[in-house]
Amino acid sequence: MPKIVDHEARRRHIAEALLRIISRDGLDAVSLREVAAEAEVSMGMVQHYFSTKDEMLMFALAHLNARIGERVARAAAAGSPRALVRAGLLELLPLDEERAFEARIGLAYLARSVVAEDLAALLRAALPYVVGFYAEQIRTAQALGQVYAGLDAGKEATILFTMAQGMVNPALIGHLTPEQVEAAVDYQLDRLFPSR
Amino acid sequence: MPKIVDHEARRRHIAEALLRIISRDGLDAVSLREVAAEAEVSMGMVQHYFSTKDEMLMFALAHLNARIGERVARAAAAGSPRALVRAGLLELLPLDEERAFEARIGLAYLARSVVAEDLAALLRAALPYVVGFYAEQIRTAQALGQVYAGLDAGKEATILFTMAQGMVNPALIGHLTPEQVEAAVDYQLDRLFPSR
DNA sequence: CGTTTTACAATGCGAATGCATTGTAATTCG
DNA sequence: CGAATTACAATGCATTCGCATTGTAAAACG
Repeated sequence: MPKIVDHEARRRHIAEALLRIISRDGLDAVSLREVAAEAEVSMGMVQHYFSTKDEMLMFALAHLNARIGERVARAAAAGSPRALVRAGLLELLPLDEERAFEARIGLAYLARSVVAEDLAALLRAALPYVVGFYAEQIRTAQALGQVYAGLDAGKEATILFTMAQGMVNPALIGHLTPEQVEAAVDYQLDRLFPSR
Repeated sequence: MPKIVDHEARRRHIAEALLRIISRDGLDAVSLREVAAEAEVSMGMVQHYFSTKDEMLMFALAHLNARIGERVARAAAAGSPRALVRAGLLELLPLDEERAFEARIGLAYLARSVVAEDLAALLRAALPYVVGFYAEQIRTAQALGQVYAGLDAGKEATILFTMAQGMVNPALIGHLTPEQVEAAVDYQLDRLFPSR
């Protein structure tokens, strides 16, 4: 067998270049040649590690999700249910350059999921877990008396999540400042967790 | 001068074909040839009425906005501030085939606005009016004693709007049913307008 | 040492793209 | 009636695309 190469590392290297292109210029700007140039490798190498463009896009999405997942897990280390929910929501919002980088990519895939059934299936599978996490925290808070027991944890979770998702574009195009985004999140959270 | 032709009618005819393509197959599927085929006209005719593809995309967006605007205006005919806000929100959500058709297109343009500055500028200009409409209704309701005066109308409006926007994709891919979408909207509205 | 296998690099290719160009029929105006 | 203008239709063209093919160097293995 030939040269010693870390296969997965190469794939990640290429995937990161791909993500940079999506974040900077959108999904439309992705071509094998562009990816090769951005990754500073040959086009043949890109083809060597990904048999089709679609596979590459899927791998890059999984790679991104892993990255975000790690960050969320780290942010979710600290504290109360409210802090956990807040941290989880803010990780999805473009409040700094790192999160904006990811939010742009996420929105691109999100839009494509409307016409790409494989992406839609992925989302449908993942969403229950994401929203479920928020719902669970709210139920915990209800058990602790931090949230009024009469509230519908599932609906509250859905509202929080969709609100955050809906703020992504307005924040990215500059209609909402990071401060306004954070203030709106906290405003809704204050209502849910009246103790503060 | 030659043949009598309703210039604007032709442009609308082509734009509607364009919107159908976007809604069915996404923005990527739009090509001059596809549009011509969908509109059942020659490609030369498409070029005759739109000097560039970009101009066509912009015109189609304006056409769509006009359509939605009309529907919103019609829906906003009836009633209380709460009914107005509710109607305005529901018009943006894919609760039936007509609105789903439009929501798919809206999401496609929304995603592109992240990397297309002209679209972003359009959105930045339009958003204050849309969100402002909700805020205004909430302030009216506050004056009427239907909404607690201590609430921040601007933030409430932002939350309602972003929540609705954030539900578009989950609804389109089937994660949220139309019933769940409507229930979540009413749930948040119930909190805002406690009288019911 | 030679064979096999992996890791690329380079090039080729048909299809599709946006746009430009050219041609033509029809209608109005002087 | 002739000239000009408009409304198309048809085709050409350079570019870009994803992917296939081919070639080559290097390393492990018998």
